Amino acid sequence: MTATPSLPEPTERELEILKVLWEQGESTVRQVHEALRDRLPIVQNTVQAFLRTMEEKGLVAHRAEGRSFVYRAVMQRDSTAQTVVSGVMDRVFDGAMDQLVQSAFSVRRPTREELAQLRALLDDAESDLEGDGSAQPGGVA
Amino acid sequence: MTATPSLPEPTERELEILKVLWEQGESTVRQVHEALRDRLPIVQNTVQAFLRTMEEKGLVAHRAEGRSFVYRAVMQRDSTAQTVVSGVMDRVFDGAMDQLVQSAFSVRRPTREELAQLRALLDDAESDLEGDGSAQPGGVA
DNA sequence: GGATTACGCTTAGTCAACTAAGTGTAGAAG
DNA sequence: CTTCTACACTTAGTTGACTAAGCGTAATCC
Repeated sequence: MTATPSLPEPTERELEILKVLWEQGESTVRQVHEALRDRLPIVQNTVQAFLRTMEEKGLVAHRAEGRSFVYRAVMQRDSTAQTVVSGVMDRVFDGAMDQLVQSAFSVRRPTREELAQLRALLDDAESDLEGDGSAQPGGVA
Repeated sequence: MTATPSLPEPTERELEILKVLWEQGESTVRQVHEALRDRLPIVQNTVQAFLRTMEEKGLVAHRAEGRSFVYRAVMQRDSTAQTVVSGVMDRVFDGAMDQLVQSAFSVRRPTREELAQLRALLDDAESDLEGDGSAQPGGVA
């Protein structure tokens, strides 16, 4: 049950910072900034301020290493994605998942590879249903 | 391709108001407020202010009827949903649609009906692909 | 030891979202 | 004609997202 603590949805900038932490793993403020400034015009102090408020929100945590703080994401990419998608599904589609997927499809036609991926997902979900009551999220990569 | 004018993503409140207009069709400020106050604590003036700024953004339009303004949504539900989903797909998943769908699935296991809906969507998308140049060997089904 | 540097922290500013109180006007009611 | 009422419009306040300048401290360099 992992007791998902239902962290807040990250804002756009927070998400950019989380992406860096997911890609690079634990990082100092400097390291986050170096990765970020390639995509965004932002100074290191701003990154530092974000990390501090993100820690208040529970999105990241840090440990001290020498004089520097080493930050890490608290939630993994998957969980964060779920939080955001869940929010959109509720706010826009009143919980209707098929409508969300349909919208995704009208935004951009899926490629052949994506289609294959999606078929696999559906097969997975279907066998879960056939498996009856006991839901087992044993998704295989 | 209808030349989508790419309106801004509506905020949460704006979305609530759009939902009312989609459900009820053209509505006066009063009518929108009456529908909205069941779900939200909000006064009519606030609704009116929203509709005005939404008109500035191009999200709604109005015509005068007597002393009242009758508002209507400019974009239909589908188009608005696309705008929002497209934004999430870019910001969170860097455009990877299958990852978005995967997230949706982990939020809540799809029902049998949703699965059927989704299969139909996939079949549709697949026949679209066969229409274009790149041919493809035996179906996955 | 004084200067430099590398940190984290504090303060503060702008902008957008959201909310509501108050103002002005014109038709309806008496 | 005066009062009431319904409406749109103006103003303004709070909050959060985002940004950066500036301060204090401690290690490091000459």
